[in-house]
Amino acid sequence: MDQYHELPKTYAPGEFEDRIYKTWCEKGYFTPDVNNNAEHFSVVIPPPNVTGQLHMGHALDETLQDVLVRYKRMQGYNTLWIPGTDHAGIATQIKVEERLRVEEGLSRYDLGREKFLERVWQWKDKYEARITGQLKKLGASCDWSRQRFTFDEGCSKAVREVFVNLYEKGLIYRGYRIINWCPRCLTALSDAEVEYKDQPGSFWHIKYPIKGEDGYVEVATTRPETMFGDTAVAVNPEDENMKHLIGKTLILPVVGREIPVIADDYVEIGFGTGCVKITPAHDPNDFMVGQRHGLEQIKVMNDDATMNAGAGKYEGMDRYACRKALVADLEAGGYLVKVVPHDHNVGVCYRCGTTVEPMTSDQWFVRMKPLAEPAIKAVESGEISFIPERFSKNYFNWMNNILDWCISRQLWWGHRIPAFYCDACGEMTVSREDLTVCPKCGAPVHQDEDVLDTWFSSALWPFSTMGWPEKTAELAKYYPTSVLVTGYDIITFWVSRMIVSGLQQMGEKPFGKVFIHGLVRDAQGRKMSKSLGNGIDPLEIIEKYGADALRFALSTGNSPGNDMRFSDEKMEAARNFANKLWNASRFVRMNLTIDRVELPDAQKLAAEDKWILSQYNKTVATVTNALDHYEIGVALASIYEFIWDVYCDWYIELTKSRLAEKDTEGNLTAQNVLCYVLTGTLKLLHPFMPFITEEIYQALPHDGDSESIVIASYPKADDALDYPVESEELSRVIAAIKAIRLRRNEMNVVPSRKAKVYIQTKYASSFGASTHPFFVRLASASEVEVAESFDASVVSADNAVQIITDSATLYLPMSDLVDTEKERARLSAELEKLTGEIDRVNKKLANESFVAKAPAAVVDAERAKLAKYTENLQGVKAALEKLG
RNA sequence: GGAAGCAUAGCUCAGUUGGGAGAGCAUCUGCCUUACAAGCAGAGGGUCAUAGGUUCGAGCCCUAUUGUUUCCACCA
Repeated sequence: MDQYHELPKTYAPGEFEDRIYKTWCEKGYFTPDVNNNAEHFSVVIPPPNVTGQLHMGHALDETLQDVLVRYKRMQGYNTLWIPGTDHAGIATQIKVEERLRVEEGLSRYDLGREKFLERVWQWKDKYEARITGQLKKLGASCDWSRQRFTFDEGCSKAVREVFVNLYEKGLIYRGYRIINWCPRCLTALSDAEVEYKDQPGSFWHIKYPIKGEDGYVEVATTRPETMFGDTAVAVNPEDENMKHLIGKTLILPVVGREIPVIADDYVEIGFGTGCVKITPAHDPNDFMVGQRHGLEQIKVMNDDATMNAGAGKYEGMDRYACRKALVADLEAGGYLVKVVPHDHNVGVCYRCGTTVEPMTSDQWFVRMKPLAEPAIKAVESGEISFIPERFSKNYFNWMNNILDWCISRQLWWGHRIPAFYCDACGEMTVSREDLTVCPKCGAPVHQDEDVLDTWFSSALWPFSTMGWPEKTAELAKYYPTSVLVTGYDIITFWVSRMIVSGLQQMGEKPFGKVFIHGLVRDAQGRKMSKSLGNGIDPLEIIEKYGADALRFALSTGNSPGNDMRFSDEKMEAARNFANKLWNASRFVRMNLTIDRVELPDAQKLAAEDKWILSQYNKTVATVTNALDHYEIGVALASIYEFIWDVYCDWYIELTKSRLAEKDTEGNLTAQNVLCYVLTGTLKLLHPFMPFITEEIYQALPHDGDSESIVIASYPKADDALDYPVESEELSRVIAAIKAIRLRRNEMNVVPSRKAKVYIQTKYASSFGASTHPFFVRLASASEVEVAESFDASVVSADNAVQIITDSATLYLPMSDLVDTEKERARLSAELEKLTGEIDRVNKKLANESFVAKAPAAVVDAERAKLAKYTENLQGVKAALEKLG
């Protein structure tokens, strides 16, 4: 045993986690050989943004991935987990700008594009390193030799290739469209980047006079300041009350401009005033109406949401200031009919929270409809499946209603759009290579100032990380990836777009399974957020409880797709479990004299050995089955129960008498079985708690097994380990022990007071003779001495406590504790309960349709229960008789 | 407006082909029993949101209702 280290008395994860991770990396366990022929299992990490550090949501995501990856690796798959980070265009740029403003009082324009980007790269280096460090702390078994970044050279090349590709196929176009504009970030946003928040607002009812008549029409608007951009008022052609207005001309109040009344069924009859002002340049619906009717688009705002010349005297005012001034003027002019309070949903920028202004502008778009079709089919056909399945509805909902994707952003941090403009001839060229001169006329060109939506590069992640567009060995071996693990919040942003680009560029799905998890919330169930200040730093938790405990807390007791709460109580429970395993292992280690572990032949095994092997085997089957179905929590719960409630509470206790023996075969057998089961259990647990399992594994004999648990083979269920007969016997003994404990507890017998127990049973083989080890164990576990044999003369009703179990009647002669009245009451209660049970089962079995239609196993189980209860009843009756 | 989730012990949550409800924490009782007091041995506590339905049998399947959360769309 000398070659294996001792386990320190206290579980101190901080002492070994870093050391172990370092060794794993040095040994290269996480770097697979691309030429290995084994079936592949590959995963790409959802790249965390380099905006900051990892939060609890990441910790959950990485833990789940690592569980799957380690499980598959141990099963012998050629396993690859590619790590990396996302440049996160708008989010990172905001962060860097913010720091620049606070620390140096500068804007990005003060620095200029090139200098500013240098700063962002510095930022990226810093936070990428921090994130990498956190992943390692967590134990993530990523292949660091293949780490990537969405904005690195290779990924940028892939982005460029895809852009040109789609452009050449007519799937990317440039157009003057209405988009969501963030006046704070000064960039376009895609539909997915706009969040809607309920805000109190008002409907302003305004009179628009009819030209050449005395009358007017009344329109209602939530944004009066857009009035300057009105180019029509629309009514529904079917609206009897309004159709007479069609074709008339109105005069815009304050402005004085003339606009027509048009007919369009976009206007809902009966809603509001029945007349809608149409502002094609500042409202998506109005934009479409405008297109149908060939209306002019008049932009009335600048990029920063101040009013432009189109707003006349209000030019230069902020949109809200203008609103106030305009409303006052309208009122003064008698145009304001009324103001009705109205809560409405306004779109805000998902990064800075500023109210988005719909505006027309020149942007790049991806034509999504044709691309979405195969992506929808891939999920419909089951080629790609969501776990849990219900999230595919989420996906279909988005994909079936997809609109063109605005991919240009007016930012600096990101992949520059590879379009080159020639001022001389007006030509635009989209090119894989950087151009300096126009291919047509030879004059100098300049590149589009805009960059691409950050999700454009994330969408390529499953293959850009493997070296695409080169034909690499990685792509051949590891694409498509096996499973994508991510939260439900980015199914539309990311998952759907990866499916689209995978199918489009690779001609093959990017992954077969999408494993969806929920959000990590705080102890009160609130979303963790910076503004609430309720975020919990995973590193602090690891510092306090250890990475294994954190991983345990995140993977236990929560089911796929559901949110979970995070609390200190959960962490303590997790740490306690680690501690329990540590101490049990320490106990086993202390008792070891053997150098190698071998499962003894069946005839050498004691009944409790066979029992624990059966229980272990059952656990292996449950765990592997659960993991194969992505039931992480179920798998872990069953390991937890086996370790604590079975191995520690019963098996270790049952071996103590043999361990106390010196150099006997029984002692050696116990050592071997203890060690065999413990090692196997460590392997089962390793994907969940990699550090502690490795540390203990290294302290136990593992000759002939792998040098590290990381590459040890995962246990397989094996019928040879099943001993149903002995399992049954043990359960009788356990039932007897529990019954004795219960009675003693009820009678307040202190543990130090031992008593003899006489056993009357027809299952002699289970309880055996007094020399049988069971007796010794029964005795030690329940603070009693077992009498050699049943002796009726010693045991009488008034001197012994009687305990009836399914398989035996036990007598504890403790005359001073026997209260005949109490005993009678207790036994009578038991009698009543049993009679009730028997009655119930009898009724059930008398039900013909139950016997006929229920499965045989269920019926048999009921019959077995009946037999048990009946037997029990006999015992209780006999006991009562003895009491007289 | 469309869709989905959740509703189970005091709290947080499991419960996977429908066969008499479980865990952790908390509470109560008794223990420093030589791996572990971050522990051990026990106990109490639930008409599984409500109302119907299917079935021999429903926490689980169907319908409706209530409460709650989320996603999508968005009516000026």
